[in-house]
This record gives sequence, C-alpha cells and structure tokens, in this order.
Amino acid sequence: MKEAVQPRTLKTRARLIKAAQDVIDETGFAAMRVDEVVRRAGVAKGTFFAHFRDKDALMDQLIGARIETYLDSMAKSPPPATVLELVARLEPLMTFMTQERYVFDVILRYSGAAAREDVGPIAATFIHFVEVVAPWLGQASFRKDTDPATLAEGVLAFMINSMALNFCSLHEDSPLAQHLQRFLTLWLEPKSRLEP
Amino acid sequence: MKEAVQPRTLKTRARLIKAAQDVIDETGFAAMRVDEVVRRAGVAKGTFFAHFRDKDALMDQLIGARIETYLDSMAKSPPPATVLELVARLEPLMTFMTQERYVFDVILRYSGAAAREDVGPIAATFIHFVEVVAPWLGQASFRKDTDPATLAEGVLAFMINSMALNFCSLHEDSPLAQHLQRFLTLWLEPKSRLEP
DNA sequence: GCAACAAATTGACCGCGGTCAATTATAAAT
DNA sequence: ATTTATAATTGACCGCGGTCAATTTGTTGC
Repeated sequence: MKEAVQPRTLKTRARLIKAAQDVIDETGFAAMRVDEVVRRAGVAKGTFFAHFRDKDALMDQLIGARIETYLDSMAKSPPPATVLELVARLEPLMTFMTQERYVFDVILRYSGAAAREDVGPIAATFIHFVEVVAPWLGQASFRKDTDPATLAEGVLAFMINSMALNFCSLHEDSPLAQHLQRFLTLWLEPKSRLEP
Repeated sequence: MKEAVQPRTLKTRARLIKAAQDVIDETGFAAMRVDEVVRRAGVAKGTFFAHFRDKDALMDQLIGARIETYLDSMAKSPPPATVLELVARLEPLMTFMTQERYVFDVILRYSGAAAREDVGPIAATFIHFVEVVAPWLGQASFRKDTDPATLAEGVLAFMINSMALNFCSLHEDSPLAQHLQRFLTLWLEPKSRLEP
C-alpha cells in the first residue's frame, strides 16, 4: 500500500515542463520537439513518456494553463452590456487560440469536453469559460427564455466556429470578430429583429 | 504551353484511390497506412505524394465524397417541419462523422472552410450543407428575423459542437441528438419561450 | 548495513508520414 | 528515327513521436 511519490519524480517533471516552456517561448508551440525538450532537461526520451501519456498531454497542460490566464482577466473585467462589448472581451482569448494553427488544432480536439470530470486542462477551461461568461449573460439586454449557462455554451460554440472559419478564409480586416458578432447577436438578442 | 495530362497519371491515381478505398473498407479510416496503399497499388511511396499533397489530402477527398452522398439523400428527403424532424434528417450524417474519432478530427480541421473557393472536398460539403439545409429553414415554424442561410450556418456550428461534445462525454442513450435538439430549438425558435 | 522490492530512468529500436536526387517513360520537334 | 524537353516514377533516406526490456536509483523491513 505505498504510492510514494519520489521527490526525484517532481524534480524531473518540473525540468521537463520548464524545458518545454522555454522551447515554446523561443520557437512557438508547433516547433516544439520532444527530442529537444528531453535534451534540454537532460533526461532520456523514455522519461518524457513516463511523465506524459504523449506529446499532446503536455501540450494540453501548457495550452490549458495559458487559457486559464485569459479567463482570469476576463473574470476580473466588468461584465459586457452589449454583444459588441462581449466580443471585445473574448478577443484576447481568441487571438491566443488562433495565433498558431497547431494550437487551435490541439484545442479543437478538446473543444467539446465540457461535460466530464476526468477531462484534461484544456477541457477544464471550457467549463470555466461557461462559468465566467454565464453571469455576464444575465444582463437585461440578452434573451431570457433560457438559462445563462446554456447561452454561454452557445457563445462558446459560435466562438470556436468563427475561429475555425477564420483559418480557412482570407484575413480581411477582422472578419473573425465581425462574423462572431453577427451570430452572437442572433443568438443572444433574437427578439431584436422579428420580421424579415 | 503544355499541360498534357498523361493517361498514365490518371491510371495511377485511380489505382491509388481504389487501393485506399479497399483498405478503408476493410480496416477503417484510422488504420489506413500509406505504405499499405502503395503496396496494393503496386507503386512506390513517392508516387503517392506526387498525386496527393499529403495523407490528409486523400482523406479529405475520400471523406468528402462520403459526406456528399449523405447530403444527396438529405436533399431528396422531404423538408422537416420541426426541430425534431430536422435532427432526424441530420442523424445519418452525424453518425458517419462520429463513427471514428480519426474521421471527425479530419473533418474538424476543415469544418470552418465554408467561405472560400479553393477549398477541398470536405470544405465544399459544408457549403453544400448550407445549400441543402437553408431551404428547409424557410418553413413557417422557424424564426424569420434573419436569412435561412445564416440559420443553416448556425445549425452546422451547433451540429459540430454537439458531435465534439459527444466524443468527450459518456454515450448514455443518445445525448448527441438530445443536446443538438435543445440548442437548435433555441437557435431556430427563440420566440417559443420568452420569459424564464 | 544489507537484502529485497518497487519506482524511476535509460536508450536502442520501431512505425509511419513525408522528401528528393536520380531514373525512366512519354510526348513534341526536326 | 533521333534528339530534346518534360512529366511521372522510384526507393533510399530522414524526422519525429512513441515503446519496452534492461538498468539504475530509491525505499522498506530486518
């Protein structure tokens, strides 16, 4: 009955994470190589995979941590009163998520995990996203025929969809924000325009 | 000024596609290996990449073709009068898309491409999806404060979101269809419940 | 201190997607 | 028919993520 966590283990893991962080800071997420990380950490390749199921697991952790910082500052900012302000609140997070195609792909693979407990760091951020955004949507100007959490889930769905679109279309002006604003208006203020 | 397409080229490409199709029929999309495909086609590995930019490009083509067949039968079926019927129309397509995690990942990477012309086969299916579904949404029971094409884009966004969720949560009953129905009702019939 | 057990680490090795200089097949020109 | 130019094909090779039997290190009981 011993699950002793050796201090050595924590030391090694910390070194791996530090090394990975350094590589990413220097060359970006997409260019991170496991070989380079273990070289800098001064351990063998096998050690990496003793600490992380696969490369994606580490990416999940690192990207998830970054997303959390964006959610933190979102939570501290004043609630948006309009869709336009809402989009403005979301913009820094979206900019981070779409800065590298590779990062967005990793996020996409975990984008729908807002329903489980044993989910990874990125998936957890989607749960937190709803917790941060839902209170905002209790504002008077937004629809009242469903609960704010459901509205927040919808906002997340449209946000991801807009970002995905952004990668495949030309980057004219800021079509991402415009596209998102259009759909969020329809999602959050459906009564605004009743007839064609 | 010669762009002569040698008959040999078409022959080789057809053999590669045939071989890939056979492998997929036998073992599924995820288990397809380029080495196995070129072995069956009787060509060298390099030839494969002379015909397809990468493995994903072939997958794009094969999966895109399959999706088109689902859209064809959707287009032939009578328009749904309710959200429930709409979800029923979408179900076969969603079942195909979620049958293999790998397939869904490939689709996800192309999910937002409904805005370009030079897009690949899967991206094209998303354009076609809107063309098939939009006419359905002119029905009396659906909201009239925006154009049907926009509504169809929203349906697509919620469909993808629901499928992503499906992979990360338990497969109790059919949570996918239920989840989708809930959001599509809010998206397509926002007036149905005005107050909490 | 030592034996015995478990945990952590190692690095050679593998699978598979993708590359590219060299080679061969095909078509066009004389 | 022969040369010439171009398109198509080849397969040895590489990069990189991931595995695993063997080895080292740490822990526990005596």
